[in-house]
Amino acid sequence: MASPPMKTEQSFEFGELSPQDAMGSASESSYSPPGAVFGVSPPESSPRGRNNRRRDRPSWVKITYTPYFDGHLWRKYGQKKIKDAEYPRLYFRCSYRGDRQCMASKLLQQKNGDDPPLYEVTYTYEHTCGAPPIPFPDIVAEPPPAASREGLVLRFDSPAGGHGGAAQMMQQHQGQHQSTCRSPFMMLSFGSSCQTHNQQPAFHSDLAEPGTSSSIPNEGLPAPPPANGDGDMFPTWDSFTYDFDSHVHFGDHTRLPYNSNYDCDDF
DNA sequence: TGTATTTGACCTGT
DNA sequence: ACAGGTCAAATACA
Repeated sequence: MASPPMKTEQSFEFGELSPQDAMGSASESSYSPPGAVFGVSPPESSPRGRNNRRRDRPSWVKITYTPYFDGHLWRKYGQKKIKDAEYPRLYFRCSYRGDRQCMASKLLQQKNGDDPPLYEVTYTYEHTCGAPPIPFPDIVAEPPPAASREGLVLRFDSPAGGHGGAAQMMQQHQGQHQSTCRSPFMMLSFGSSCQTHNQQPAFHSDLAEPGTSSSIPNEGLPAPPPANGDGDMFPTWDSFTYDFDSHVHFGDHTRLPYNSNYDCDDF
């Protein structure tokens, strides 16, 4: 296909992005870590100016088995084979980019061929579209309490969390410490024995009282994502890597690594 | 017919 | 110069 002369302006028109926008509004995002934009100043020059160099864009990395379900609507706009990468890289941008000037984008890089495959998702820019996140619980595999015989605990956390959401918490604790006290509204425990084929998972539903996590009713848990050929069925482990100097690793969404000090002062 | 995805070309940054 | 990121026409799909 003969491409017409390329447009003269690629669309990084975030010159008016305020620090607040860049930091993300806690009410607008359920997953985006505000801390991801530490040290990023609002661009002041033209979209093509040096302040908009790719390396200066706020970005953070998430390792996940479910890269397609993060609560926002994305439109794929590109795919590219990356040198020395076994799998192509997929490029997405916020579906509201056009009508709401939301600059959020993400790129997907499959890391391995496991079942399910593990993905590295690099998010760039906070959502400024204001679109309410699609309710979807954080499903996190946790090591069991030391005293427990359970082999694995899956936490189905409410995105709203009853604390005002993950982003808000991140903002509250940014630069200090993270609260890890979001209460899961459902947990699955799996035994550690090998007799899994006969074993029913134990349901521990501590569904929140009305008005807290009620956006996701008990039986209203989102159906498992369709088997889309990517083996993208269940998330089992997440982590964020913040692109801030020496890549600080946080736990999934708002959670600290397991060996972190827990702090419940949000209650 | 409208919208989303695919894909090759072009642009940008290193 | 090269690799990665983005655009937009072509194509697929609902």
